[in-house]
Amino acid sequence: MCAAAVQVLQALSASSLFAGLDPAALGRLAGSTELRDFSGGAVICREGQPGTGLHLVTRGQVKLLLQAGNGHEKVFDLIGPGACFGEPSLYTDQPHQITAAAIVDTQLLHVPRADLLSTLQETPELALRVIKGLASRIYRRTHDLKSYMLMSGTQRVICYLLHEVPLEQEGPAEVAVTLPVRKGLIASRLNLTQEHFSRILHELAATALIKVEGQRVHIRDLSRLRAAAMS
Amino acid sequence: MCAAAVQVLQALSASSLFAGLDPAALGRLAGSTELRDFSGGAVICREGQPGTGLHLVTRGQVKLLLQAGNGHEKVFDLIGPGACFGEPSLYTDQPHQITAAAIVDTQLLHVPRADLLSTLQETPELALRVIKGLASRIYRRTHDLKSYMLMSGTQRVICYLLHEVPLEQEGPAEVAVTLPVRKGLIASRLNLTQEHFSRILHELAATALIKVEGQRVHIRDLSRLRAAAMS
DNA sequence: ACGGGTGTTTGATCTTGGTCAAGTTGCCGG
DNA sequence: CCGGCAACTTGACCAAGATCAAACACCCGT
Repeated sequence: MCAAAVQVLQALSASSLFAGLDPAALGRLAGSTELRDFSGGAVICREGQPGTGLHLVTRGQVKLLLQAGNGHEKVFDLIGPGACFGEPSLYTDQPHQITAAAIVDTQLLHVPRADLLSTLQETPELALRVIKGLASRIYRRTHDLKSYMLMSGTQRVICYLLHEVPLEQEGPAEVAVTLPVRKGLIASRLNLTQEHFSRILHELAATALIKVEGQRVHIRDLSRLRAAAMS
Repeated sequence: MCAAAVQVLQALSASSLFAGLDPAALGRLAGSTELRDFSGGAVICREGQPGTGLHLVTRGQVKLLLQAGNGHEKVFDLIGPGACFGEPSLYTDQPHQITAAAIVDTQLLHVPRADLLSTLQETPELALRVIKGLASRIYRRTHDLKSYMLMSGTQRVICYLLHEVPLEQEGPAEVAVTLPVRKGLIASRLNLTQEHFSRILHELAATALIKVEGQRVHIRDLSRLRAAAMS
């Protein structure tokens, strides 16, 4: 077995979707799965194209974009290692709704559609995991919808910062979070302009809730910030 | 077999999710499924509660609501006979994200969670259908997200009207659509206030694209309306 | 026909957030 | 050390849509 195949098998086993699956099924999938590399800025798939398979990020950062008739586009989601994207088009016969592009140099796994679907039918365990995965995707989208429908820009920013806090030390004291990508992309993800995002950050800093140092945001008081999300 | 049981079996078979499924599995599900009636305005399930089972609308109209900290709430989706809701909470361990309420007198089927999950594992065909159903739910949500993120109010209204046009006669001539629920609910569904929705309708009528007669909206020229959605 | 409640329209005004334009900052390659 | 470019910030202005208030229309039961 060549190095690449070993790498693929390892990568699959490391993902929450495939980890611990029946080795035979996993082996079959690994056989047709390929590693793909994209350099920063490269388009991975485009809105309107049919879905060729499952994409799973192993390294790097990917942005999912929605595009309007006029050139406008918005970052609809930002995803990092361990997450996958573009599955909906695998399970319905509709084309991709979104365009995906690498933000930085990125490596991903591509599991071809046909192999995935056939393994799915033979492996109830995998089917269940796919169902769970899709259901939590709906949770995520619904949460986004909720924040666009009834939260203000400031609330969305606070909510975003709170989600970025690492699970560990949520203690009383100061916490620091590092923004995973440049601010313009986060702004777009939150359905804000870069300018407005910048103003909100400064407004929060003005009330001493946070302190901004480039890509690093220090949260002065977690519980006070949580409270601020409510108003 | 009593009348109610026959009714349940018929209703399940009529739904796209369960139609034509293995009769043994279907019979087992039918055994634990119950019909539930709600009068207009009654709450069916509430945000934060655990999901007890699958809800499938057989008659009536249901609104799904998202609620903000302050009393504000928005109609997040409107669903009619044949559609189901609240599944995501069945497949993850998270509670409902949404509150559901009957708009008019409504009848629905309730398939208990445990029975559904066990049938799912024994019936690959059902698992596949659930996957397809969830995937198209994601399509729907993504479409909503897209319209909130990069379409104007007017565009959303036009888009909504076009979706309501019955599939038949999309011919060149005039088409009429009947709004399924009162305007305030549709406005909220489109993330607009009732007032703004009303104004948009009049603005469209002013340019002779549509004519409004109470719950009935006449589209003067389908292709011209489609074109108007682009600007 | 009448009264009342709900749903819809209209008008005046205000707020949030977007747009445009001009700086800053900061980083990288020569 | 110095361009030069990209990201970010700041300010002045604008516009879409929200809010508040009042009038209007419609349906339904007595």
